[in-house]
Amino acid sequence: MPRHKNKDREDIRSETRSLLLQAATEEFAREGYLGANINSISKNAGFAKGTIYNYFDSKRTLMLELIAEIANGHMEFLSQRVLVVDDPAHRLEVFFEAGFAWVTENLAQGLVLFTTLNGPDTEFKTRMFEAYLPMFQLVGQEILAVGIDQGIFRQVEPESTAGLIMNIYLGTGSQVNERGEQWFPPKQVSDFCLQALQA
Amino acid sequence: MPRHKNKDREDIRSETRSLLLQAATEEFAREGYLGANINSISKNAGFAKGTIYNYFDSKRTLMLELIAEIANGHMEFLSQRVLVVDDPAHRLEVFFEAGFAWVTENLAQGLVLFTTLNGPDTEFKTRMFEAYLPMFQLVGQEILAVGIDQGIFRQVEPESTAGLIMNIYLGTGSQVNERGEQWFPPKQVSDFCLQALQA
Amino acid sequence: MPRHKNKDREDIRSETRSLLLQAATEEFAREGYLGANINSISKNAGFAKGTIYNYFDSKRTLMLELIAEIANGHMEFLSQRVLVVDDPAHRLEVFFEAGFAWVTENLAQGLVLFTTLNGPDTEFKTRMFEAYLPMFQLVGQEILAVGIDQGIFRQVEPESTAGLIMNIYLGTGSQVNERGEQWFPPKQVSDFCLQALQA
Amino acid sequence: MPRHKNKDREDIRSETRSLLLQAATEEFAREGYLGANINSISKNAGFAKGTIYNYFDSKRTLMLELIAEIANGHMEFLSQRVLVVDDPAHRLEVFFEAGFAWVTENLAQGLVLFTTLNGPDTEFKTRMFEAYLPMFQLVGQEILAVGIDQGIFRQVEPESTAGLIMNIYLGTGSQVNERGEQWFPPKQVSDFCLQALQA
DNA sequence: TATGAATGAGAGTTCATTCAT
DNA sequence: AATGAATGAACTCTCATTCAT
Repeated sequence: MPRHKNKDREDIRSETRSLLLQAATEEFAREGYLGANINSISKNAGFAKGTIYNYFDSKRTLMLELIAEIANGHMEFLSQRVLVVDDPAHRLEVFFEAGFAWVTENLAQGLVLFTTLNGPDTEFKTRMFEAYLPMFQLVGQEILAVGIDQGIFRQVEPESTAGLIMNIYLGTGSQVNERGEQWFPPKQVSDFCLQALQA
Repeated sequence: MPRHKNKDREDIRSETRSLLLQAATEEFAREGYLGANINSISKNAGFAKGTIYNYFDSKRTLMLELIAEIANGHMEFLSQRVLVVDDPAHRLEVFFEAGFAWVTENLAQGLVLFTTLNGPDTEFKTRMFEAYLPMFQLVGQEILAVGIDQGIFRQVEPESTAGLIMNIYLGTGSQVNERGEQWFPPKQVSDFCLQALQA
Repeated sequence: MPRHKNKDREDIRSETRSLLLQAATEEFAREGYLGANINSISKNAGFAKGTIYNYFDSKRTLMLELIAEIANGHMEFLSQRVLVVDDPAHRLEVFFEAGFAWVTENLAQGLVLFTTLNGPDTEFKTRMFEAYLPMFQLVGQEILAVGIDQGIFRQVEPESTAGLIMNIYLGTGSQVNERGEQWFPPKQVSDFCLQALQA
Repeated sequence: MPRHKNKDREDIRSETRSLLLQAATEEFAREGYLGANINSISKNAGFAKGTIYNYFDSKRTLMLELIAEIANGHMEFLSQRVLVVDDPAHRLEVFFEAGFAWVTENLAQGLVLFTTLNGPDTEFKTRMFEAYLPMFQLVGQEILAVGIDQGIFRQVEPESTAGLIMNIYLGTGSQVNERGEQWFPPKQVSDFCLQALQA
């Protein structure tokens, strides 16, 4: 029978978990899932090697929780920026602009995202894909469907075209060097897409 | 030492090497580089585990040689099909069509390609990228530059646009299930690009 | 500092210690000493994992204290029932009857007893053996010696025969399933022994 | 395609396996299953720690194979000595005599047997019990049933009495010090049983 | 007194690589 | 050239124990 739930205790747990997830992100980004060393993660987060197992059941579940974390943050980042503008063409521009910015600002998370989506582990791939469904819908419904409705875009099939655009985003966005500099300017990519979509 | 005896030796070596590379392709495709088991590769190729070390110095060099093998075959496959047609727009269509066909016909090689290009190992990534430079040039010079010259395509910057199109190819082409069925029809992708490029 | 306050403290300590010992018995019975998890014991007793270290110095001393606890309870149970009858043959019957009953009623304690006596840890084995010396003496002096004196039993050597009978008790008594059902009826075992001992 | 099965290779495997099993027996006897260190086993057998995994899939399967090994050797040892005499009473004497001798000569195997039969691991216990069924049958059919038939033994129920005698054997036989010296002389135990069984 | 976050030694297991045959 | 027994570094994970609160 615990005396009473200590608020501080919860704060500590949440802080530690956060530090561990951050270190995990960097380790997974640098080494990949299989190459990542669980002990290093804990050490790099400033803890002893065993500590990480007080927070995650296994390396695998750590990765799965990280996937959710990344997808949620990414989606929140993008939708907040995309939905505040009205014009669908502009939305697409913002989508790429903000999307590329997210990669630059969250380099390690981006690398985990890209390697996982293309990696051999099907469970991770599936989870990542599922976690990104909201973003597919954002593109398909809040950008393409609206634009088609307004006659700004051609009459393309919104769903598969959303897939195509997501694909282009994930493919081009992943072309970053270790300092976060993109190989493609977002404007070039969004222009390319807008050109392809214009009515 | 009769000459033909040596010839047989070479044939056998070459045949064995080929079998090992094929088994390696499947193992790397299924498990990724780090997850791949060298002993399994040798066993699956029909040899004892030690045998692979008579042909490759290490797991790493095996992978590096495989990268070259894949890129060469891929490039040969595409250029043979692309260059026999004349019209640049048609060439782009054939590029995607043949490109997707190659993935379906060489599924394991394709998976190795995609995971390596997005994987965490920078040496592999660099090697793969270098090995694919000819293909970038094929798109930039034999398709885009020609089309711009003929006034069929807009005045885009051929090099970076080639990068964009390669990116789209590698991104969409990698969306295959385990039976080799693509998620995007090549026509949809090439149409999208042509639309974006049209003068 | 009022006295009754201290009294409460002691009661609470004693109660907690008892709960911990009980949980320990079940854990050790199920998993064996090495397989037992100290944290689980504390948790199953209704406390946090650190609590157990306020009562026992280590896993090892916990086990040692448990051994004494079991032996004392067991001995008390048996001697109370054996010594109230007079006839030595009857005493032997009661010894087995009560002995088997104790196992059924104290299943977890019984399992700890049996696994410890046969386990690899010599310190535990020695302690357990020493703690059971009174029971050897009960059999040797209060049953066998008396019976030989009265001419009811053959002229066997009381000490080693007591060892033999204790051995038979511990061997047959340990044959219980998880619901506490014995494989041998106590009567069969005591009859066997009486037959062997009859003058 | 292996050239041809090398006789030497098989010999080496068999020899190594044997050395590993012997070292395992000693380790399990000294430390118990959970306390046993797989690396130590391999080292004590004269190999590197990884070697044992070329012969056994896991610590658990190593133990399971050892159980079978022990039971078979034990049964062979006993039946060879018991069945060459005719008189059932004599057979029982020989059973205990040879049984105790086996323990002395195979001390480590004996300890594994006794700790396993009384240990907390139900899979091991079950396997061991099953592996010893032939010995139960030896006692029940080749000793008790024959003796009852010939009117030498009382009309006891052969099966459960065989269980009782096996129990007495396993209980008393396990009382050995580290030099293999028994606490009970086999004659005392067999006499006790014969007395109990006499018609 | 009770708590539970943190520790780190140590376990079982994997597998790339070596090398005698 | 091919084999497969042997190696040992390195990994994931467990858990008895400590200690600040």
